[in-house]
Amino acid sequence: METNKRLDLIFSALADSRRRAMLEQLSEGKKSVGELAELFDLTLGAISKHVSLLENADIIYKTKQGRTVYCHMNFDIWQEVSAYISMQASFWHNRLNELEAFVLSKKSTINEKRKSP
Amino acid sequence: METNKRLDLIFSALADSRRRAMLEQLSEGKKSVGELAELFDLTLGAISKHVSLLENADIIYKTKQGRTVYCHMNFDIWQEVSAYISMQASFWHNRLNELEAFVLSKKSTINEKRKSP
DNA sequence: TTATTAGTTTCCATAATTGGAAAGTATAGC
DNA sequence: GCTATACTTTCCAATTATGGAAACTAATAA
Repeated sequence: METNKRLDLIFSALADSRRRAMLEQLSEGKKSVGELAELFDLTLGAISKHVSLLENADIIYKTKQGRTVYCHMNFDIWQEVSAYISMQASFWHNRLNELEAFVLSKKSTINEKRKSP
Repeated sequence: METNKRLDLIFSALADSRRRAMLEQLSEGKKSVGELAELFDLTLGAISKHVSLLENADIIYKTKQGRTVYCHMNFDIWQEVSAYISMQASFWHNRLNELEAFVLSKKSTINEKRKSP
């Protein structure tokens, strides 16, 4: 698919705080459509549509186990979004230094998490 | 304003390829509303609405010189978006290494640009 | 002052999003 | 087979987004 169309889908999928909240849930591990419906006080039908939208934007993917459908984060997608942001970023002053610092600080946080539990 | 609401505005503003193209234009320097209207084959009214939407999301700001309204990129906004992406990113494997490499490679490209012209 | 130019805003029509209700599909269990 | 479960899809209503046309505001020019 064309990059612009893909970015349209990704950004409009991210433009809803409920969907972003779903992604935060999925970042911590797979969840079934039904589990998401319980967490977000919406009918199964409504959740199913949000999930399809996220799947369509390639932000998540589904697997099926029996009649249960699990939603998984597609971690690769952030690379695409990051690439767009970084591309935009390439035009400014020295903001990338700040982004770099942020990334490095995050990385050390993660490494600490990896050691401790 | 609340972060979630801000992110809603930012992402939905970015969810339109024409608006992203406008931002690419503005990344290279300020442009008047009229100049944007010529570039994007839309009426001045329509462009004015897109511009207001981007301004509302704090992605751009306007300055006035006589009756001409110039649109400027608000570079700070990318930091906010990057923060969100990086936050999400903090959950994955070692994707940050890739992002870091990307940022570093971009930085060297920019430095080269700065030296040469 | 009057006319022109640069934008903004309002009005209107059309299209896309969103959500519930209910019908439809597929799997599990009896 | 029949029934229950876990979704998905369709239908419909309500809301929101988008764009042109035209009215409106503000600044420049004659």
